[in-house]
Amino acid sequence: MDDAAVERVREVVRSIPPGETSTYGEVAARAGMPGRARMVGRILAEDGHDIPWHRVLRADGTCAKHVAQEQAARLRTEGILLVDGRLPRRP
DNA sequence: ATACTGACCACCA
DNA sequence: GTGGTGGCCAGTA
Repeated sequence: MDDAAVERVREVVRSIPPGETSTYGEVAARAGMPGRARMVGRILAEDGHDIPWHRVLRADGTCAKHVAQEQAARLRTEGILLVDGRLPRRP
């Protein structure tokens, strides 16, 4: 895969402000690869770096299964409260 | 090369 | 609300 693309994805994730969230598809689009949401997921999985990966949720507002607990905890730290395992509606 | 899998998504029934 | 289908791309066997 393209390292530059990976860097762009990391940059996009880093640019998500505290207290805000985004989605895999959104990150992919902002990184210049619309429709590559899966790639974003794989990158975050591989990363484990100093990027706020916990601010990235699924399109339906739920957390990825493997990290749901950790993610919910981190989000709670930033003032984001998940209701029944999902992010409340945001118009 | 094929086949399966996965931090995904949109669409339709 | 749920569940199936097709598309997506990269890694692994």
